[in-house]
Amino acid sequence: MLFSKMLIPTLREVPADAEAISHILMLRAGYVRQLASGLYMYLPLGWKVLNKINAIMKEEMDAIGGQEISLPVLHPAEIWQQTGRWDAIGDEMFRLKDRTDRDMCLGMTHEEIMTWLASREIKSYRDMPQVWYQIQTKLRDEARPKSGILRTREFLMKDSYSFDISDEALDKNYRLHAEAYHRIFERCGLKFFMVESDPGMMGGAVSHEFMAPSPAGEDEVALCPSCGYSANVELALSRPRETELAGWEKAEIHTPEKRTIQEVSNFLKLTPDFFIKSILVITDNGPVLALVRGDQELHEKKLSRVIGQHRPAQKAEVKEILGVEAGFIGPMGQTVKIIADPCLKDGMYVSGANKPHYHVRGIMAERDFTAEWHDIHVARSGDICVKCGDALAVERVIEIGNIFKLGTKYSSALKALYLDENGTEKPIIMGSYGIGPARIAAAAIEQNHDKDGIIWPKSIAPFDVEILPLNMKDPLTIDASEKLYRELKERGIDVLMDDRDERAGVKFKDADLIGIPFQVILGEKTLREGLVEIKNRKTKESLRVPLSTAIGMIAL
RNA sequence: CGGGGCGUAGCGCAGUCUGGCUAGCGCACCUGCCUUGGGAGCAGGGGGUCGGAGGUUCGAAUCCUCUCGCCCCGACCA
Repeated sequence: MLFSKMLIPTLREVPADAEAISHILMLRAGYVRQLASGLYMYLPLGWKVLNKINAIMKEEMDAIGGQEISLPVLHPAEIWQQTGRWDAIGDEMFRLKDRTDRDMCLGMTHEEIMTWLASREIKSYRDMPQVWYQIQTKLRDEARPKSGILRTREFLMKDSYSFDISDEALDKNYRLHAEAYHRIFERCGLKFFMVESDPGMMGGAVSHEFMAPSPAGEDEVALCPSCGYSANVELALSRPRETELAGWEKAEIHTPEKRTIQEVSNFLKLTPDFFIKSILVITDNGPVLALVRGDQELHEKKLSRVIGQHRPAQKAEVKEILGVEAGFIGPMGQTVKIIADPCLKDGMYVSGANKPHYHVRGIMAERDFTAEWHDIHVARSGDICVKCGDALAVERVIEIGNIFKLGTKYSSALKALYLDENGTEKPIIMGSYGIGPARIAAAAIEQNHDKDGIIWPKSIAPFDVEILPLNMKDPLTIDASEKLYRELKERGIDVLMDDRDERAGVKFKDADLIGIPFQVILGEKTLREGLVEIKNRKTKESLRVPLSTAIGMIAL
């Protein structure tokens, strides 16, 4: 491809709206343009990258027996109503009506439609296992699109679905997908981990996420370097580092006007880890008192998994329910349901005395209060791994893929049933598996760039090599570059030639920005010595070799 | 949805507080000359509903009201 003929609108300056590195570089290097919030167009270079990623995904999906199909983007409401997600999913679903006033929606995922298909076409245990996948557009009315193509309202997804007769068979498809996903992300040149995750609205019991470490990510994962434990912080188990054991006699202390942990901690000259933080929340089934250690944060999602939907209590509610104003509440003597973090099981603590302007020193679990024990604190770097006792690391990550064991949630609701060998009707056991190719591209840039631009992994670069004839008015340069271009193309190399009549500096800047892994530089002087220069975008090392040798070297 | 910021040429910005002549600058773009190993130089040129609507005023990019859009933080997130 000739640069002069291709739409590659590079930008010299950083667009004001972009903040994430991948976003800035994709705009500057002419890969994407934004249409509206969360809506992006892929220009020729961007689309080539996406297609390379898609090709890798297809190969690996086909390799585990996946069959590519294509489903509609526009869905009738009834199917979503049957699984309950028409109501369970709120504003995130784009909804519309057709001309006959029938409710429709735009697909944000395809469990319903895939299961509908399975309900018609899979009838016997002999028909399984099946794995169907597609690479197709999803639409979600995101509350807050952000970071360029990392979180958009319309995006491509590779989604696959497995249909099995038993949990063991599902396990196998789940494992095959996990392995395929490992290969896909490896081939795309990403650093990533697979972590335990919260199935959330997808239903099902088990799920894992594939996470690419990057400061631009929206999630955090806890990782144990020793035993390999890894989980999204939304459910990562950890033990905060232990504190000293205090040997107090239990006693009330006057703490006038000292309400927050910080205030009381300063007042008593005790570090926050000697305190119990008591947080009152309101659920549909009444109030719950959540306890974490004073130096810890309560994790809302972890608590939600234990007690369901809840909201923080208002000041008036605290007083009404616990009989004391906020700031002096504590677990002692309370009759409300208490959920406490396990790190409070041992040791002695200070907490509110349930009496205005008093705290109690020397509180012990079981002796002074009883609770249900659940890990509800936010895991942090340096916390102790519950599996092996080593220190955990917490890293910021981009979610690039996920896999779910769905079980029979969708097949039961949509009557996707089959007959087993005994002639008994049973719901199909399902799994669903997703990858966002745009996130792979963005993560690859986040992980591979320098001050000059993108450094693509070879496997997903838009071209294999870029030829830079530095002086387009020099006949020798033109001849040599055209020869090189032709011969590389003949050998099946995907090559971009910067044939623009631009100065050398412009071509160098653009080439580095665009990030094709190898540059072949044809300068007048070196060419007269019969040499061209092969430069590695990543290492910036270059090699001077005869033209004929260059062709052979690049062809490798 | 809550908080903050911003909309002036393709991109980056100044001008707005304190209203005033023909709305400016850099880059990009077009023409010519020149130049060709890291975003050159000179000369000439094109491009603007100042996000939109309404209002105040002799006069509005600038003041007032409403509205639309975009970004960031948070909530939310199959």
